[in-house]
Amino acid sequence: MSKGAATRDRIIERALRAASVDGLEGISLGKLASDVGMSKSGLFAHFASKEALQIDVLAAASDKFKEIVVEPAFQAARGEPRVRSLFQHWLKWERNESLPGGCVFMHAIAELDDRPGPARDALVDWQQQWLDALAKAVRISVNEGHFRTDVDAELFAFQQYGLVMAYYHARRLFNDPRAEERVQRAFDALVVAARA
Amino acid sequence: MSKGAATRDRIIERALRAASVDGLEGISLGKLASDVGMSKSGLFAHFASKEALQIDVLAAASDKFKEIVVEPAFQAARGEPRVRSLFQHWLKWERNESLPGGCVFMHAIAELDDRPGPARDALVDWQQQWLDALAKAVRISVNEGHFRTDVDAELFAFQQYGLVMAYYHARRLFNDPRAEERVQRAFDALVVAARA
DNA sequence: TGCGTAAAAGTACGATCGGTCGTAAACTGC
DNA sequence: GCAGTTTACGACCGATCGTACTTTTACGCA
Repeated sequence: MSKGAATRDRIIERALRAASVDGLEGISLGKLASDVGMSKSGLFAHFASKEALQIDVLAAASDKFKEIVVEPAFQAARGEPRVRSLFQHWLKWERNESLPGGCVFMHAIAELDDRPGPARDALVDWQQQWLDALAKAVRISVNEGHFRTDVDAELFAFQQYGLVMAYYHARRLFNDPRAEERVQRAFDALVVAARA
Repeated sequence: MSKGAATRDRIIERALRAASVDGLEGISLGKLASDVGMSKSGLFAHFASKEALQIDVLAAASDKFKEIVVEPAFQAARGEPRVRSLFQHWLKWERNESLPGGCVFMHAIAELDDRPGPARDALVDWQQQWLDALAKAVRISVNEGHFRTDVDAELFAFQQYGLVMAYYHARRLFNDPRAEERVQRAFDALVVAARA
């Protein structure tokens, strides 16, 4: 890897941490530059615009999500074990040490849902891919005979999405020590209700 | 109402709309002043600081939530009807015409969950009150004999919270036309599972 | 009608914002 | 080791940020 690419990666890594705390808009080029220990202009030379940097940060978050959540979870056996594994790995995501402010997608969704543009488009695309992967794992569970044939895979993914968000909020906003137990019980109820 | 108080209300109303789209940090005093048709300094004279304005905006949002969601929903009969009514009114909240960018609390939670201070404290307080109200309605349903005695009221509120958030996201981010149907089916499953 | 107060405007501040430019230093391939 | 390119820097741009202080305008009441 060239020196420039390495610096760029360092910048984006830092920017991802910042975005996890303060959101994509909360990234300031000046602050970011001093964080990584370089001049603002030197930093800015790596990006066409702040918006381009934000999109790169989202892409880096998406890569990290695949690495930390999707790929390990897919090691689990097809069917219900994989559905459960996807959920468990997803819960761990916002606790990742490189995301001190929690799930960066939560911030990004709140910021971008009303702001059309390439950043929003990319975000919607990645989130949709994830929802599709969740639904597909449910459909496999049906095909494997683990889940009933009348289980609505998209509805299951929708419910799962809600539980994870409620969990994130319970942890980060309320510091609720029972959040973990609650989300586990709620998800278990979902799985049990889907079983053949 | 004095002229000053009326102006203040106009400002906060506008600021609430802005916060619904761009978040509390996204409110700019200059932009807000030109929106309400007055000078920045004239506007600023009504508030001790921007943070104070943000807290006033959150308080106004809380008042509006009580007016639009809580009070109408509590007209429903005790027990399951009220639980259902709370949910239905909650769904309508982010569609309210005074919140063009959706639920202002969603934005505020993402922004404030890592930023200690009076604004965060007030937000946590209001959200906790709401969760408590939801749980209390469930407990009443148990006492009325509508729900089983082993129903966990806090867990029910947790699940309900998740469904509403999934619904908001499905609508605002994905523009999913099936969001309404899905959230209704998911909530119905929750209620049916809780029935005596 | 006039006076005192409340409300709004005016002006200015230091800081920071995203972004540009010319140039120097550092790296890379020959 | 030199040439050419990549990388980073410092200075600077106009705009806007939140906030302070002073002055003018508008209102309410006697």
